[in-house]
Amino acid sequence: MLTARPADMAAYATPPKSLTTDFDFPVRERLVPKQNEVLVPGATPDVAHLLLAGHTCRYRMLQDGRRQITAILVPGDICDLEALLAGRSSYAVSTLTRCTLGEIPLSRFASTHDPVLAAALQRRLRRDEAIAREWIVSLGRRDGIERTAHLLCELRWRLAEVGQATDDSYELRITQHDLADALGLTSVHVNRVLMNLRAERLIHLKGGRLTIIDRTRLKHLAQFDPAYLVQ
Amino acid sequence: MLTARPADMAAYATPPKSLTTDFDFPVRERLVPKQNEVLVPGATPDVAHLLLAGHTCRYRMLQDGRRQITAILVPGDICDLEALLAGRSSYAVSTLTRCTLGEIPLSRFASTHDPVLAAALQRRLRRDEAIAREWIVSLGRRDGIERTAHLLCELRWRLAEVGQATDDSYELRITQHDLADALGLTSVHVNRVLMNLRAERLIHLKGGRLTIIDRTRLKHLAQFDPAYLVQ
DNA sequence: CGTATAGTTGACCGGCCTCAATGGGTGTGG
DNA sequence: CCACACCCATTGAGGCCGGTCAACTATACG
Repeated sequence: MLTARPADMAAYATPPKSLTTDFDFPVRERLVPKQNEVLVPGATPDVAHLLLAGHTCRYRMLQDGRRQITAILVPGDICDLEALLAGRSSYAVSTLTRCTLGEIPLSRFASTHDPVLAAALQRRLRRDEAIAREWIVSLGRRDGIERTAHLLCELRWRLAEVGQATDDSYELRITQHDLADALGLTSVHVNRVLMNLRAERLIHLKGGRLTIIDRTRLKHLAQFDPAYLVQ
Repeated sequence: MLTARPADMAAYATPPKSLTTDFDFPVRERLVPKQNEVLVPGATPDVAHLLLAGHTCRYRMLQDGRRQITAILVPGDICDLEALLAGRSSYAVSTLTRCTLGEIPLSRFASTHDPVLAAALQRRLRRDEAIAREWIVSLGRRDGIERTAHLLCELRWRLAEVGQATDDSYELRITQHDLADALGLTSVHVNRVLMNLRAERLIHLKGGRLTIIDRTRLKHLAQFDPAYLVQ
């Protein structure tokens, strides 16, 4: 788990000075602009990417241009966990905002049989899968409003764990177009949903910062239960 | 990986005599009727369930009765992998058809630090997640027909791996209602989609057996690429 | 052979998509 | 520091996919 770090608006502008993870390797920091490819599927990369600041996503493209984001990653997450464990990846990874990435050579994982490290990686894998299952529930059985509310609750919870959400407010610079590709909607409808959540005085979103006004009602609307996030 | 076993219609009526897995523990076989609970979320079970015959599913219920199936399991799969690895489960497991389950005491996993076993379990975990991600893509960006076609392709591929699909035909006794809960549709619409696929002469489905008439066109329709299933 | 469950079909409705235009905010260059 | 340009957010009108409700038929099982 990440050491809590005070959330500050400058986090996106300047790389964090120190970010301790459950496996603290020396990492080479790299600043990446928004909407930039980090990993292409099928490639065999030689470094894994630890997200230090900003938001990235895993996604898959269909032939006719349709895109589905399968995971949104927050600081502390390993972007290309599958590539790290299996040597290659079935999904692509891209930045959603300006990001600071920490590059970890894959050679550090290949040879070691450290049981503590293995357990930490397995825990991350299980957590990623638990989040994916909840996304399946959202996409299959929650309507646009509930689904969006659920994602906002999930992000608040995950960002709070790494000290990037104070109270019920966090930085969210993801475009509505990208949110749409995560929620299985169109950007037009995401906009209507967000306007709706604003009108209901459930959230406040402006200038790249989201504030949950009424957490109780938002959680109830989304039927959000953070149990799946707790390992 | 499972040793290939000739697919036979009797598999659902009589437990298979031998089914070798990548970890072959002696298991206690149990015959379970269809639509039966195997695992309830939050519980701390003392046995893991290896599916030997039939189909089970992982699912989650919403408060108002909506249900979303997050995984369909075929022979050779471990139904409650999360419970096995984490001690408790965030999802429920239920049978979709009559099933033969092999019960493995959790104590066999808790103490051992067998690296071969750990690698096998991690491979299963990665595969489950890869399938979940593809479901996210289907639910988010494929319409009803494409989504159904994709699931039928996925099941054919997975069943062929364990010798339960000869050519392009396999036993499928899952009800349209349950298929709907997996596909994020209603049973009425699943029926229309299946009628459509039949009318297009892509599949044949009768008496609990599905036959893919035109595999090339079905794969193309679903944009099915089995790469994600290959570990 | 009767009963229950599952599949099939029709009519109508609504959430979300498509197309299109306008407004607003942010970054950049002069 | 301002002006421009581009990207993003917002809003309206109309259409379609899939949902809802309801009835009927077929199949499985005792």
